[in-house]
Amino acid sequence: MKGLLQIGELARLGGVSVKALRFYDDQGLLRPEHVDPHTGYRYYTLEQAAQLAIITNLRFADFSITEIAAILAAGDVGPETIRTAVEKKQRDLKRAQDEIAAKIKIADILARSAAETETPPSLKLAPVADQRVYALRKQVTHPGDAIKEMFETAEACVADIGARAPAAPFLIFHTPPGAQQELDVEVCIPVTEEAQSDLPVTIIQGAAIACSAVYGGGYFKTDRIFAQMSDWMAGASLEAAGPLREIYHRFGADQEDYRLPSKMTARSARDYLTELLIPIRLDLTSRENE
Amino acid sequence: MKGLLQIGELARLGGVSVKALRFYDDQGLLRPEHVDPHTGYRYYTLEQAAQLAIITNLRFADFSITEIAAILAAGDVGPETIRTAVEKKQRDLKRAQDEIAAKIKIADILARSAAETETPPSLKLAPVADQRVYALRKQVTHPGDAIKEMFETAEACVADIGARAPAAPFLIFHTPPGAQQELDVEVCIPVTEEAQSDLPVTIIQGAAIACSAVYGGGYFKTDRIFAQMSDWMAGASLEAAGPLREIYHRFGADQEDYRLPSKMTARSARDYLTELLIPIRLDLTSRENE
DNA sequence: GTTTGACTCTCCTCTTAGGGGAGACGGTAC
DNA sequence: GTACCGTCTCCCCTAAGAGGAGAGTCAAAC
Repeated sequence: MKGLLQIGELARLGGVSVKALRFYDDQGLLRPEHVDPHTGYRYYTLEQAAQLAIITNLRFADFSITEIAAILAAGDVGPETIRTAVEKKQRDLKRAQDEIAAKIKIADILARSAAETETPPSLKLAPVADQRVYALRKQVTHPGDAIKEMFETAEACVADIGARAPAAPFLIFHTPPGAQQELDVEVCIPVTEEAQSDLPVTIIQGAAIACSAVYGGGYFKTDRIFAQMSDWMAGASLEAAGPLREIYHRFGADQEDYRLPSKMTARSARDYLTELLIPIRLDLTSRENE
Repeated sequence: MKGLLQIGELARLGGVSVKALRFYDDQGLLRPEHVDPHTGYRYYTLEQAAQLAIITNLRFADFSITEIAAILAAGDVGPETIRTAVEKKQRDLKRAQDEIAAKIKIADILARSAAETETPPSLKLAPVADQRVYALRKQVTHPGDAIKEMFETAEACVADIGARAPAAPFLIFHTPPGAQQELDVEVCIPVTEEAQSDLPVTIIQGAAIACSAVYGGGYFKTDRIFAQMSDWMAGASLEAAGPLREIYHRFGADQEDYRLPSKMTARSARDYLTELLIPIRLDLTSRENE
């Protein structure tokens, strides 16, 4: 046992903890050259200190233990292997960085919103996924009836081929509501993946971030809620990045015949459950305006 | 139970999983308004959907569950509370971003190094902490003897007041080694925190990142190892950000009398354990030169 | 020879924010 | 009656060790 290192010595040398070395032994990542069969003491060689350096380098660049084990287990660690692995990891890291940047922007919005309004708004900030729907778009003058009719038509059409996906139907206002002339609206019924051959399927683009509010009761509230949301967005100096959406989580019992999960239909307007959603533009909202 | 929401409905509405809602209940973060004593079913109100929005907003900005609980438990959630918390979180996030940037740079170095050299070098890349030492600096012409004498003097001086910290002593080369004229060297003996009143204490600045190599055997190898490290750094287009350090993890038995842990002394030069360390400048090593 | 102090061993629990699944009920629709 | 979906509780799992308990080992000091 001339030049062998005890675990604590190797730990100091390599700048890792003793616990970590025992863990690496456990995981097969760095087995000590010699283990005293009587005492269980681990003894390492200098080459293993070099091996440990490789491990800590990769750990430092955020490789997981299993990834490192996979790289090292490949026997001869060619530079190609390492380089491709490292480059992939670098891309992952950059993505993580972007995600943090998004979080910072969210925090920015929250801070500004808190500074602005007295009561914290019950608005939800969240990304919105793309959605596969059957869409029907039209200019309407008498919203209430026309839209109801469009929904009935569309639901019937989707129900006919049994392609209804279990998500809430929604309405896109291509014209901002409140304008008293005719409205450009689009009725969207979520459909399953298999539907695309039998039906014209539209993909509604999601958003990196959107704000939304859920409210109960009749649809007459829409305008008021929308006004509140607009105020709030202006206060937080946010811009819409797309048209308003109205999502019908629980709606009129008059559409009960279309095989919808019972959770989606309500007995009376009091039980309606509606969500208003506005995509938000993120790029401009950094911190240069502070 | 008119407008109450079942757990799955609230989950869809809030864009979270049922598991998460049960977990929030468990943690006291969002208790359902009503729990059926017979079935255990949870029922939520619309105000709780709003509360959930606050929670998901904070979660999205990377607040932990306990942090959110602390904020919400404060009773009236004033905008001040939220704003300061969010701003602190934002600083944390920026720090996390910087850390990832450092990792990306490390990965960059690893990739370039792998591309350059055939065998991956057993060099360790790691940050170096600041260190509190008793230092002795001098120009020397006969390195071997003079340095040994300096170490003996310094160790004796530190040992006298019992301020020796359990870390390896090291030598800083203010003149690069290999230059044959006189060397400007600084002998550093780590001291404990309490030492500062009795001894002139120097703080040796660490580095955000340094590369180092550990080798065994006599000191005559220093020049060769240093040359290898320099080559490697040139190959990875890295620059030194400070003077070379030679760290004596296990060294001559002739200094045995200074109450050092036995791990630090060796019987013969064969057992010496030395580390060569060069701080690295990071700023220039981005990816614009690819 | 003994004692002390430093070092090491194994084994256990703990960390985050839920995910996955098992087995058992509840509620509604056919 | 039965099929299906939603919900319940309970248990185990994650990554990379950290922290600690209790016991054995090693070298030096008395």
